[in-house]
Amino acid sequence: MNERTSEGNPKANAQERFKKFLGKNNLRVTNQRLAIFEAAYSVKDHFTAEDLLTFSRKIDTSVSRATVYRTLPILVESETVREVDVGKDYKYYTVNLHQKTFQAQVICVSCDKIFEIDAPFMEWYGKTVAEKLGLEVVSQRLQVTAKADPEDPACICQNNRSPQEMIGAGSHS
Amino acid sequence: MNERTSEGNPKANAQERFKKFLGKNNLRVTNQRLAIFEAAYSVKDHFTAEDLLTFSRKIDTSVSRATVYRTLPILVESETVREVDVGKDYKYYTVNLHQKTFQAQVICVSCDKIFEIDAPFMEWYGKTVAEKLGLEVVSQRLQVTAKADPEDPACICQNNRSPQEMIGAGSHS
DNA sequence: ATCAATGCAAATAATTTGCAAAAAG
DNA sequence: CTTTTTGCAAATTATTTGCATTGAT
Repeated sequence: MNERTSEGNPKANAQERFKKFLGKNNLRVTNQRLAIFEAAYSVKDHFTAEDLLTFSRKIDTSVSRATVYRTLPILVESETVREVDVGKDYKYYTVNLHQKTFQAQVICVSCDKIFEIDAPFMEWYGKTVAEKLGLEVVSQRLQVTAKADPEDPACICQNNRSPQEMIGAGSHS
Repeated sequence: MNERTSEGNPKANAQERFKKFLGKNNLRVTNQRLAIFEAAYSVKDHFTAEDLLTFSRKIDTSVSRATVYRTLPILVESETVREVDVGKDYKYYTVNLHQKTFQAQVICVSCDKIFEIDAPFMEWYGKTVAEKLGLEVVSQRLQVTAKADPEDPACICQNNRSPQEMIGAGSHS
């Protein structure tokens, strides 16, 4: 699966999607937009608009807060970044690696991290409910706010394991 | 349906819970707080802080916006009102009739209404996921954003049926 | 050249807060 | 009387916007 083209390279792939989106919508490829894209893809985790501003400026000092805010919707619409609203008064974002499976968020109030987990069943569930109401799903989110048991050293806040690994993805009965 | 005790009377029941909570926390029973409680329970549906201000003022003209905002957390903590954050830049609230079952929200972007539906399975699902991560659930939400098929007159936006009725609650195989 | 995109600073809008006056216990 | 609560107006904070200038095509 390793090709010399962007196939199999999530970031290059996303960048292509981003540029294609810009072209298709008569939006211009500017240094700032590229820097912001680059910055987003340099973050491993979830980030805020303010984070993105900081990281973007390390790549291109001219990037302004306004441009970050104006670029974020473009990143979201081009499906290179996903918006993750956990109910705080600011939004989180994370790169979109184009998984097929529906993602749920587990927000740990103890360590303040957000874990993304595959929840394909949820997608089916939401769709079923919507259909019964005669509606069509636009988007859905399952959000679990949780806290660490301070006595439990095996919790995901302490160990450095991936959520997928701990949950045993794919092994739904 | 008119009982003289609070048994079976959700509103009286909630008011008792509210007052008990105030007492327990050395908070005073003021006219404004009672008016705000009363206003919340006069709304059938979801309401915003601003809505609540408007309704409260019909009961007690002296209620101020600040007091509404200061009272809302008390209503939430006393479990007489539930906070429903659908990702807009303001929050919704709804009276808490103390259902045992976990509630999911279906937000219709076409008619701009929020439907609450029983989703007991979801509660189990979230708990299971959290446990596998070594965490303890604090709260969870399943949110389905949906739109009406404009051709479909049978959708819940058009007919006046209850979500529960349309979904056929309880009939999970 | 043309028109979109930028940075800046000011505007928004929901919610929060400081403070002196009013009310509850 | 003592302490909490109130209304008011000003503060806060994430995000948005107007505008003159810069930059992509």
